[in-house]
Amino acid sequence: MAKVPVDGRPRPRKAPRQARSLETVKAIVEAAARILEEGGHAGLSTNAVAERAGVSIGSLYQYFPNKDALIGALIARETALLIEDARRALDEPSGQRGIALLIDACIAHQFRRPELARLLDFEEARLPLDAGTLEVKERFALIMAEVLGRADLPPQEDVALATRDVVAIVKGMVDAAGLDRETGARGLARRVGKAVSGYLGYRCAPPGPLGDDFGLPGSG
Amino acid sequence: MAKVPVDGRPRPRKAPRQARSLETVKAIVEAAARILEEGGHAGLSTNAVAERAGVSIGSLYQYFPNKDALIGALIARETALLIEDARRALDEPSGQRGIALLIDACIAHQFRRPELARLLDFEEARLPLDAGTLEVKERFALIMAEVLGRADLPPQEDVALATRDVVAIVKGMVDAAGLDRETGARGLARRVGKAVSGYLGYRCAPPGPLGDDFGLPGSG
Amino acid sequence: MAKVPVDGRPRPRKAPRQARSLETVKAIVEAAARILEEGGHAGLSTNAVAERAGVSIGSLYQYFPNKDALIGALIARETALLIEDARRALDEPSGQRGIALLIDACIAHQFRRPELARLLDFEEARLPLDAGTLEVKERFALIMAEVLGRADLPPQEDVALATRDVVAIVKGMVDAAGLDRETGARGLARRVGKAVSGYLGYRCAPPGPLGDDFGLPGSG
Amino acid sequence: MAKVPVDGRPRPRKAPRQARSLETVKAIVEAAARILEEGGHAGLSTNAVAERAGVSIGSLYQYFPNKDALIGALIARETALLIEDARRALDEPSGQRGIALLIDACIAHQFRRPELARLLDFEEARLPLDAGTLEVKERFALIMAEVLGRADLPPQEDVALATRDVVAIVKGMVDAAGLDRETGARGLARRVGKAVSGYLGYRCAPPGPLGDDFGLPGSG
DNA sequence: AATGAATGAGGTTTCATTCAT
DNA sequence: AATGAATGAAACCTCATTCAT
Repeated sequence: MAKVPVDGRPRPRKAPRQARSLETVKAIVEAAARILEEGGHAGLSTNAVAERAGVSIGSLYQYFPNKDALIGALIARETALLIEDARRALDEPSGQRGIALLIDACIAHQFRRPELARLLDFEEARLPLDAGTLEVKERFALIMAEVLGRADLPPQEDVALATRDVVAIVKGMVDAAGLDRETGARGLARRVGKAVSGYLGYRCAPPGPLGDDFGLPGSG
Repeated sequence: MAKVPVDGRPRPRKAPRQARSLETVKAIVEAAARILEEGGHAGLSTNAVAERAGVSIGSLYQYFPNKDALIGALIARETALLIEDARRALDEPSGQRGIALLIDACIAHQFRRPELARLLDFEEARLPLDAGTLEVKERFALIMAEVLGRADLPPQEDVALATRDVVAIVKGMVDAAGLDRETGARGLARRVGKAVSGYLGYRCAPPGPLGDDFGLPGSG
Repeated sequence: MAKVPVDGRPRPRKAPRQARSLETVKAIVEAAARILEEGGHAGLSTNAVAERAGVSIGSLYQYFPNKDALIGALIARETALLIEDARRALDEPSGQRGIALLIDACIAHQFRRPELARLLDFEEARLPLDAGTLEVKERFALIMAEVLGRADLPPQEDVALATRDVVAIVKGMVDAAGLDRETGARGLARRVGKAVSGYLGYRCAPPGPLGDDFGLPGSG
Repeated sequence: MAKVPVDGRPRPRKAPRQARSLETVKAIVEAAARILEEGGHAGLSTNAVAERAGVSIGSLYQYFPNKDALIGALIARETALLIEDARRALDEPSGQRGIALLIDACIAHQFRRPELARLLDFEEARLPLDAGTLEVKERFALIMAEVLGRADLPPQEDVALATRDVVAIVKGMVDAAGLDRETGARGLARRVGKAVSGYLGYRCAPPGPLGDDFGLPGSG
């Protein structure tokens, strides 16, 4: 009966041991996602989440020490998919195509569940920068920095700064597209590519990395 | 707690006719700004605003029908300055220099009161898109669209889309800079310029429109 | 609009300015007393107190930052009466009669509202020793110490220790009497006097200071 | 949360017949003691006790019908030691030395685990006077009454009353000493002796029954 | 016998808003 | 016009207890 350390971090306070627990946790996180998508921040109360998940409020607090921890778990769940996609850029020797893959990953991330992604951006900015989220951001930044160092890309003065800027460009454009309910991933990818390549100082290939809309990871 | 129905226009319920009233309104709005800067969203309660403004909570509700209207007024106040700056781009016949002026205006807007600008972005996205804010956005978009049509810029397929993209690029990068507490307006302007010119399809003049940091409007 | 410092101490968070407020505060504190008397610790919820006081829960929290502050205020109110009575011992030049007066004050304190006094003893011990209560205890100890120094009493090695012991004897016996619903103040005073005088090392006058039951302050 | 009706005898719902069960019960009770000592009343939740005892919450409820029964068992366990010590006073023909032994027993009881003893006093007063605890109190009172009847002590008008008073004196002083973290059993015993002998009407032997600190039962 | 996931009543507290003065 | 005391819905969260496994 090792006591799970509850250190205020938004991590599950109790590691679910049984299959039932795991389902409960998943149901809670998904319920939070749905409520956020349908009702925005205003509707996201812990009671509403529990009810929507079909569990008691007590169960929610058995797995999440507080509301922020729940939101943190949701952010982690969503971002994990982004990271998984982004990782492919590391297998790509070309810097330009690596950038394109990263952009595609971000777009796929945003288009998977646009409203959710948009609202979670807010929560991410509002939440105390917890270890888990920071780590994820760091991992994405590391991937980006690695790609920016490829030989076919113009060398950047300050790689960390360039990383932040490129992430900001992509996120800014993709979020705006999400807000406007834009649905064409391909066109968006091309436009983001123009801005990023302009920033980095190279001419990007006009039609995008693969030339069709199906190359976007997660767009199926 | 009967919620007053917000009819879509959360504007001051009473146009302040007298000088004293005007001062009160200004005091309230500025108090909200200060509280937001110092305590973040969490600290921004109507009672706190009234106290900080040196008026009673009753007086606050005499001028603003509800909290959102107050926040709306603050957003409007801040954005008015941005618009004012942005307008100068219209007097500039060169499209490239017009773009540079718009970028400068956004950066100046963000750097005037960085924390406030950053937090108001949140409120803007959260608030029901009220008439006032929409109008302001529209005005900025109109200016941008006008500038994008200048002869020295590559013609854009969809001007509205380009406008949204450019705004998103600028806002995304500037916000990220604000989050990282970056303070050098000149360097930021140059980097944003690279991304925007890349997006629009032209080579920007390397050192920026004026060549020194003092050309930024509002930076004095 | 000077901001009342809310420092976590169990003090009213807002000094009542109007007559109405004062009544509200008094009603809340008295409601807490009644609930404690009738239902014990278990019944003492803030909602119950507010309802019993005939005010909203919001009003309760306008004057008390939290539940403990409310309990603290009740303790302070009750103890103030004790101190007032105890002060009379200072006007009494004889140490033995001074002790008798102090004992009488304690008994009167306990008998005024026996159940309340008994339960507040618990709360006092449970509460974080706040400044207000400590001060009151200190004042009582000072009075006791002063009286213990009178010339007609045997000199005590350690006055602070003797003070604590005498207070403990009196409180212990009086509380036990309260628990057993003893009602005769006179007999109790005589028995406590025997223990205290034995502790201090003198023979007490058999019939008590005044010889009848009406001499007890607050027993009317 | 259907509350199990407490029929006045919150005793273990199941008498542990096997050695293993007995150990479990002991572990649970000791866990409660430790938690009380370390975290006070606030930390004493049934889940915490079960975890600390290394058993499941379900097992806890197999042996104790509710929380109060568990606390009752802890009180009984602690008080049993006191009674055992106190019994020695019966073997002592001298009333004065008997009283001294009883005082020593109380002090030893308090000093064994001071914080626990102090906190259990609270629980004892809060709990519905259950059969078990009442019985213990009664047994102690019987011993005290028996000793008070010895020939070398002044005859008491009302032995029951004197018993309650003496217990109250001892308990009051010893608790206060515990609160102040006093550690010298010998000095305390002497001071309590003065108060008790004063109350009962005899001069106590100055240095205490045995003249050294090691004579206190249970102080080893 | 034991487990531990689940329950849910009820606790404390906040804060946008109203309205008597 | 202004005040500020009062309101109360609703938020977050705890913990004693149950019961399917």
